[in-house]
Amino acid sequence: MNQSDTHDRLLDAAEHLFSEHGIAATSLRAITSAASANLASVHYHFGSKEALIEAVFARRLEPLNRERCRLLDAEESAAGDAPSIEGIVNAFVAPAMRLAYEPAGGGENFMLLIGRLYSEPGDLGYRITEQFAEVFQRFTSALARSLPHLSRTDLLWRFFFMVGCISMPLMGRHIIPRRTGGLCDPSDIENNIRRLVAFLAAGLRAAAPNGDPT
Amino acid sequence: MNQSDTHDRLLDAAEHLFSEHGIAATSLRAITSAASANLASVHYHFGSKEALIEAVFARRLEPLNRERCRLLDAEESAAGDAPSIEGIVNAFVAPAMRLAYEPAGGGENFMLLIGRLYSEPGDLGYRITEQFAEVFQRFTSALARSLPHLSRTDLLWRFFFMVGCISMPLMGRHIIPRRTGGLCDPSDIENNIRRLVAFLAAGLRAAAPNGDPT
DNA sequence: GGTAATTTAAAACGTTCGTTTTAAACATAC
DNA sequence: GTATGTTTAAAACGAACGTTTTAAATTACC
Repeated sequence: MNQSDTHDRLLDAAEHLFSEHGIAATSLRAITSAASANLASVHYHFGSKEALIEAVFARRLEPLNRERCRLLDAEESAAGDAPSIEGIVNAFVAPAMRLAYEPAGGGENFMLLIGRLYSEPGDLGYRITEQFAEVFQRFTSALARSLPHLSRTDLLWRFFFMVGCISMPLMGRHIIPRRTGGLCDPSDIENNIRRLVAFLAAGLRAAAPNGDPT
Repeated sequence: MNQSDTHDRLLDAAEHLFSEHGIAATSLRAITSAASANLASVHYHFGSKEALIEAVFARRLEPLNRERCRLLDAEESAAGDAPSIEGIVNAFVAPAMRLAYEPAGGGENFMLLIGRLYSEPGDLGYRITEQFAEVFQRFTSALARSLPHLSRTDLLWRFFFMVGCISMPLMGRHIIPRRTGGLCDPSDIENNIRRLVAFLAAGLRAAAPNGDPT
């Protein structure tokens, strides 16, 4: 009847501990202890550790990708089906950056966690990234329409480069300020979005490399 | 007296299993079993699992960063202290890409592993990435000389963006071909180097974002 | 051949893990 | 107030973990 206080506290604690120590290295005992809950509550609410992990991701991924599509919709309808590269890139980049650092977002640890997905054992990583398929489809299509000089292969690679770029301000939360003496501040969200958009738009617009022509 | 056949086989097996299943999820028993060695041999040769992990990274990181600096040296002396952006980017990107996919390099699994570093518990990640400090210093300096229109903060961010870009063809070994129906082939090294250089050089050269001026 | 370094074998150490079970306590809704 | 869903408590399960020890066997070097 309660809408499960413990349920959410378990998700929060798991998200935090996963991002801090990695998924495989975080025990259920550490999670339930941090959540001030009983060890058995994990199996009561989720059934297993794996189900808890998937729930941690599902809670944030769906709103994030919905916001990305919403911004892309706005960009496309405002520009009459020919949105600017900057608009597309912003629609992709901004929601992730804001989720990671917006104080009220609650996702401070989540985007760190996304990067760790690729490092976890089993098919778990791939299974979860499947929620990404629709966003992948929509944004690569939008970019293809605005970058007709690129072969499909070149365009897809540049999309992946964009994904890689975003991971730095997201995952470098601890390491980047330390390595730059504080010059680079990953929590300076809006400026970093501008930096990403400027960098990525220029890279996307570059002439096709002289590799294999289409 | 033997130059330790087992020693190297342990490193190979650890590198392979770490990149496949993650570091924390790989047990010493799995490593010694894959290396056809005894469980106690890890402690004989390395002393502990952590020491083995550090040895796995040290074996590949030093030659990789040496090669990067060598290429940057060549680029700088050939261009008379004013190397092209493309030359600098290539010196940074190419050795990592070649190490990851050159058949004789032996590092097929290693670059995957680098990305996982950030996901492992404890200070291990940060401790190992300190071997990166000299490369960081040399390449940011070279870029700063060739991109005087950028503030130090903007330049450092773009360097990090570059690091993030490289991670995609390196870490996406399994996921990228699957998501693109084989269109994008991470093992197509030299073409991907050209793709990265074209994309990154354009991004690096972009006008400074209108955030906080220097 | 003798010496030292390497490798194997097997067993055990204490610890932690995910999971399960059983029981009682608590809250909320009808 | 009874039923339903939630949470706690405590204990135990078998399994796997990193590590250590001891002893024997093997290999290479001088």
